[in-house]
Amino acid sequence: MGINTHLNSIDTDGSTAIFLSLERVISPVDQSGTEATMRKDLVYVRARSESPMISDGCQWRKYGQKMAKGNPCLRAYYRCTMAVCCPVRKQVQRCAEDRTILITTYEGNHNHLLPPAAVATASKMKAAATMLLSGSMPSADGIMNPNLLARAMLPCSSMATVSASAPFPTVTLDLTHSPNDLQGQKPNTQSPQVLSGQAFYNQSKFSGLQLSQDMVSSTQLQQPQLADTVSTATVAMANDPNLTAALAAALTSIIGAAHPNSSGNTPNGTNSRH
DNA sequence: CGGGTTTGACCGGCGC
DNA sequence: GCGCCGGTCAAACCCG
Repeated sequence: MGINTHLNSIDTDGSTAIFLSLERVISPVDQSGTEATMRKDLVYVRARSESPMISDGCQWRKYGQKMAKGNPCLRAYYRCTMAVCCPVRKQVQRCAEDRTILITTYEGNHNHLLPPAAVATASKMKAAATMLLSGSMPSADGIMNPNLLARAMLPCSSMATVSASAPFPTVTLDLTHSPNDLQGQKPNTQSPQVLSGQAFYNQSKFSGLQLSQDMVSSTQLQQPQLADTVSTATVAMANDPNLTAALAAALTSIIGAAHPNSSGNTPNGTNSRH
């Protein structure tokens, strides 16, 4: 059992498209209270990038690579090295059909503070997911202007568009022109992502739970607009607060246990061991 | 010299 | 039970 949703964004320099597909995998025995060891948070990020690995602000150490069956491209395995006992791992593999697409799979929750850049990346994903879950995907006619909502919900991005194109609804974040651009041209060493991340950094002061509730409430507020959303699956997901909360919690896992103590009651509790 | 990468071996899960 | 496959380990190697 599990949930998943998909997002799409144009990354910082406008040359990298990021598609976020988030899935929470919950084994049947989770309900018995052993979820700390049984539940897996998986976050799939598809990024169109020529670099070997998308930069998410975290530090990773490669510990292996494999040739996966059915894909001529090597799959690389990375561990988070920002904390000694950080359980987060990620797999990086290029898409077999389009090798410019980088498929990154994150697993687990960070049990340490994340740098602003990492928080920024996660925040943008979260914001996009909020938009997606809010049911703002347009119908063919468009009950409301989804882009308007998108901009309202993503004040840090100058442009956000919502698409219901097949195979799944997507949220497109054009982060090319961050409001922080007012600060002038950015040096090569600092991407717009980092700058917007600083704007988001205060958000990391929220616990994961608070973030989750944030998403749930915003989702519920928007639900009357869902009547003829093109994706019935998405509607079902958005209509289910539990699923939404699960998704929100999974998303916040990207943000990480930026505050492990305050998020000690995070749904998965994977950081309870350390 | 320390930290990261490479690469072959090993292990466990799963399907037949 | 056996083989396949994905994931991980660890020694060797590389690099700053």
